[in-house]
Amino acid sequence: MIFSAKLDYAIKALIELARNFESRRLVNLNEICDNQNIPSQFLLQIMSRLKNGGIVESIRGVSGGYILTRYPSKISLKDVILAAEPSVLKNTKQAANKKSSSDIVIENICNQGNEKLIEFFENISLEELLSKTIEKNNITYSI
Amino acid sequence: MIFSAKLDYAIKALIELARNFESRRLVNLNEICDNQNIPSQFLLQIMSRLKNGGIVESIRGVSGGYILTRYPSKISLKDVILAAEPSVLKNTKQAANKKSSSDIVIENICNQGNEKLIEFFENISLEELLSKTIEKNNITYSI
DNA sequence: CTAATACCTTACCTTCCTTATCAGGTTAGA
DNA sequence: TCTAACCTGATAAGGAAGGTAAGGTATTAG
Repeated sequence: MIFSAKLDYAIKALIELARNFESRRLVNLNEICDNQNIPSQFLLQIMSRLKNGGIVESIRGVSGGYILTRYPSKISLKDVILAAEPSVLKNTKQAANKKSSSDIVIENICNQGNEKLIEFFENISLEELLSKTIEKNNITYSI
Repeated sequence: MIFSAKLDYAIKALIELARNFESRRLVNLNEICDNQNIPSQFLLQIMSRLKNGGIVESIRGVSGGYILTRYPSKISLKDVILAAEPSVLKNTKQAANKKSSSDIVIENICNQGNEKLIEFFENISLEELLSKTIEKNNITYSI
């Protein structure tokens, strides 16, 4: 299991927003892209999904930007995945219109696997991710 | 999470072999493909992986075929996945040669997610899958 | 020893998804 | 009214997944 670029970028962008949430500062797209090394036009599309998913709010115009809609502790990785790339956690397969018994068994396994992942991602918050990046930075710079 | 066709076919083929394991009967490719509706040339490649992974044994020549190398109860879904499509359970990403702190945090999350999946798949045996398909068949035919 | 059967291997093709990029549009502050 | 910044839809380019083809090797029947 590897996160797609889309999901990877979404998480990085949200870490940036989480970092600036305490001061309620709007962060604009280019700032995020510069800090996290993300192609801006691509992130734009991703931010649109995060907005539709109710995770970020966007303000247009000069001095506009993005901000989280709620505390980083209230945003789980599950929320992020469902907004940015719902297919990761869904079993959207409906191969034949006539499912065999093995089709059904396999489908059930997939669903159970998804449940495990959802459960796992549900318990990871943006706050936690942010605090871990800060730790990592400290370690890096304190050599 | 959806299993790829490769993995789907691998599991179906192994269910067929599990069904015939008690009688130690060799099952040939076309029989599997007919029963499970799988393109034969494609399954051939998959069987080759399963063979290299030590899950099946192949016998060439007239009246040849495939057979499991051990009891269906001793083959886990994790074994199957590692043989047929190892990438599913591995975090092979090594994007930049210079990883940022968020790269590392995300990588760790992926690894932990993989652990959860491995743990889950490790506890599902071919025997279990076979018994469930039989149950399903019974339900289907007993209407 | 020859023919038939069935597995083996590599290479190739085609289609679709992901990852972008582009262009034109809308909103809002100075 | 000009400019910064978000919005939206269309359009490439690349690679991976699913599937096909062709030639090869091993085993057994006769």
